[in-house]
Amino acid sequence: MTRPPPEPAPRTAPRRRDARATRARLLASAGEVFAQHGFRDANLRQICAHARANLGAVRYYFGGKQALYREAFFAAYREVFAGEPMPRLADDDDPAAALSTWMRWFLRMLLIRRAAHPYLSRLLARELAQPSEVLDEIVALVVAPARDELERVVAALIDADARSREVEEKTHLVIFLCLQFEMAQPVLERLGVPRSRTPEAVDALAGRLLRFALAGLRA
Amino acid sequence: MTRPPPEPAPRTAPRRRDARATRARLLASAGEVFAQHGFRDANLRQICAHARANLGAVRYYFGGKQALYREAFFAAYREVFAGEPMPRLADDDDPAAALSTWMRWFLRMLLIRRAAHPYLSRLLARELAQPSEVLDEIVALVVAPARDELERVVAALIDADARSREVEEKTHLVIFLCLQFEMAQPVLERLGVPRSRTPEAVDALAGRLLRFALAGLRA
DNA sequence: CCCGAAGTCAAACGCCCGTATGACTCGTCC
DNA sequence: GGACGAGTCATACGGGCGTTTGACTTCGGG
Repeated sequence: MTRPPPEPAPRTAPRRRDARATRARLLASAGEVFAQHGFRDANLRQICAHARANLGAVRYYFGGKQALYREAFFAAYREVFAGEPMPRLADDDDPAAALSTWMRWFLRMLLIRRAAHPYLSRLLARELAQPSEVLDEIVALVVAPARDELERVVAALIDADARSREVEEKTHLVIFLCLQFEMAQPVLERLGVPRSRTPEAVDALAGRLLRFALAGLRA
Repeated sequence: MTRPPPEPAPRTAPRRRDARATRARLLASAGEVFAQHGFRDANLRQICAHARANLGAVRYYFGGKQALYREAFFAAYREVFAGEPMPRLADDDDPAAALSTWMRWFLRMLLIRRAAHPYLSRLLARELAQPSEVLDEIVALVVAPARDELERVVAALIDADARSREVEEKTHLVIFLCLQFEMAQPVLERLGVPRSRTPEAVDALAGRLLRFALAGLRA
């Protein structure tokens, strides 16, 4: 029914009718529009127009609006995280240094790399407000592994069993300590809090958060 | 055009055609349905049916869907916070005790009183994902005053100017440390984190968060 | 050169839903 | 008890949008 993603490598020179390119444009446009307006308010005509594709292309390539949304979400996610995968922490000797590494990486993802994909975060915020099946996959694919990784660091830091309630809770505190800058941005904006955008500012912010988190964890 | 809220006190015995009651039912139903489906996906026919009111009643009482949404949001907000207003903190001598009071109150609002209005939090989450004019009002009306109040406590706690960058940032950290249990609930749920529901559990949680926050603030 | 498949396109179908309308039915007051 | 206004109701209008269809165009291979 729906066309599968075309062959990975184009054998010939770019064709005038390039299915791969059309599909990609559609995906990019969809990510943008869905992020801006939400699933329901986004309309396919706009997405297609912006992608210089015909309305029918959605059905042809993806099968429908819902499927397009899902693909767009994962495509955006992949592009953002593929460039800089989560650092492995267990190898690191010093738990405090490991925590620092993780937090800096996470904040960099949230605050800087989003410039490359300004809509991934908004897609996520929308999923939080109205979870669809996509959120299940995202949590299982991204959040849970990150949590598990960080959990080991926290356990080492406070010298407790990685499976204990305390470690679990404190791990989540650290994650959301960072994540708030993403999730609560509309509120922070209205409170007049400027967003750190430059690598230097983000690094400084990470440093302050790290101090806060370290003290809290050890308390 | 739209009927104003009826007289505060009903002079006579409840009438068979009771405008006040109809309006209230509509408001309650709207809050529920908007929270469950979001502004766009909620439909007036469903809201009206659930409120045992006619479709035309929406226009009659509120003027339209958007206006109904706004009214429903504020009605829910008022009901949740009216019962237990934010504690005044400046009066308290010990900053640590003041922080404790504030955090306990805040968490109680988020985790317990929401049982009375299970949909206020979801309405808020939706506003975060897709801010409308309503979010401006909510921030100005609720979040900003709470922030200002807490800011004084934090300033006293770390012995700094209440208007300094440091105080501002740390205040936000504390707020969102609590707020995450509200905002990130869909994620926490999928991670298998149970929600504290009983007053005792919430109090215990508040205690742990307080330890974390105090240590972090003083770091 | 032709044929079939892959891709594109315009047009239309059909549904959902917010809004609008006008008639009907109560309660109340003169 | 008649009339007026508040409240209720069924019905219809109109637009937006996802989906579907079928014909047209381009390309590669026999």
